Amino acid sequence: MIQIPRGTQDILPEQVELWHKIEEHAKALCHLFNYQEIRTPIFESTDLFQRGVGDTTDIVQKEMYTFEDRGGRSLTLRPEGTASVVRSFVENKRYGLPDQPAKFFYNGPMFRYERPQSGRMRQFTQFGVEAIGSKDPAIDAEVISLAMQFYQGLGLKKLKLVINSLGDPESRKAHKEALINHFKPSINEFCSDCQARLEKNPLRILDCKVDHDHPLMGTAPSILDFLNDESKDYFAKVRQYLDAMEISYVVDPTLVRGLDYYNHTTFEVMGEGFGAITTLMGGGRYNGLVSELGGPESPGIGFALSIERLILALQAEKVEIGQPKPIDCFITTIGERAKQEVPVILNNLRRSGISCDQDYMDRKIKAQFKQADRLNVPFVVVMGDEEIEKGVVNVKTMETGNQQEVEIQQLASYIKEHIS
RNA sequence: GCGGCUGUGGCGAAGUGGUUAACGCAUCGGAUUGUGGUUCCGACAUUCGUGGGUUCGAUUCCCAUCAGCCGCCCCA
Repeated sequence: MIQIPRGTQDILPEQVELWHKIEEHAKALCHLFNYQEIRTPIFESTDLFQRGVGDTTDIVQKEMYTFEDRGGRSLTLRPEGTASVVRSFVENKRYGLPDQPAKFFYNGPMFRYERPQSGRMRQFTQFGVEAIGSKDPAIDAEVISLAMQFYQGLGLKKLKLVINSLGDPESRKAHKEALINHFKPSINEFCSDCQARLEKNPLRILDCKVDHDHPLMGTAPSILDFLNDESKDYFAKVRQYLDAMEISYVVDPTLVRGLDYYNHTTFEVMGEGFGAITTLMGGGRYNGLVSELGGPESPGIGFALSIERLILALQAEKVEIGQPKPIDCFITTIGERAKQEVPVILNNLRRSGISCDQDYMDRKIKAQFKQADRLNVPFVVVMGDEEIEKGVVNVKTMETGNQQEVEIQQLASYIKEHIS
């Protein structure tokens, strides 16, 4: 048997309605906020992610699906969406349009070569939003509020919004150096993970589970003390907007996002109740990315969230949406004569817009009814020799058990009339 | 990339180095010559993730491999 590739999944018919609901919800919400859909390729030049996401990130160093095509080009299945959207923004010169900031959303598969576990797949689906061209703190708040409204609109309640500011690149760099200086003299007292983190991502040391109680943890320099006045002011304004919108959040100065391009506002939404992976959404501001990718100096902000993790969160909170739609009518038959009539009847019903089906498994009448019951069909049509003689069918309303003789020509209108 | 656990019919699940692999659910058929429930009866795995090895013999022991789950790293 050929198996599905590791870390991928089939979305089977029972689940697909839920996906549709989520996608429709996202689309409607983006319209409310005036974000427009953009679709970019599933694969891009490998360079795009190396430069956009950052050479030092785990994503680029060990998680990319990179391959060479027959023309010798190095291509990579996209591991995230922002780099592609920014590339498209630059390549299509959208910065020249009068319509600024450019507000995009996207929804589609992403690929990372990782060890799968629940909530972490090699192919997963991200819904994301990008607002490019404005450095107004109000748009930071808008993006965050969009994310929160997305989750809340689907019925999730146990959400925790965490925000932080990394400041501008200079603040971030100064803080990083301060952290290294803080930990370096005693780094051999820390776990091996932390020792590896020291140069690469010292902020990570702060939320290490192993060395949680080390005395240096409490005294470590906070990023918030390294923000210059402009960065401080910017962050304060973002928080003011959030407060005014009554969006509750926690400021966590240790919140780090894994991608190199972030600066100023970063944020994350956590869920609970489904294991080790609780990050539902991550996002932040990326003011240097557009120019890094060859565009004009142009600020941006966005988030991405995983539909798979959203579904886990919905399940953990027992939110029920997206039940499969039953068909309107099922036709059962007794005997060969009736059976031969059915295809034409089905066809006529379908032409009238009535969804319907019949038994194709040679089941006995009793089993045909069980099948209809399983399908949750409101109406079952019964046809046997008796009905054929009279040119009628019997229509049973399943909820009440009532049965009514109806002329074959009237069947479609009868069902339409009684469908509620 | 690292560590732990698991892999038996559509699903859940027992089991043992030896001629027929429990059971439950679901499914199909019958009791009920044309109707969804209940009850009763019957049918339903040349096969125990895959490939090797040990053995007279392996689903059971060993090795490899694949996959899933849990945790770490990291992330959505």
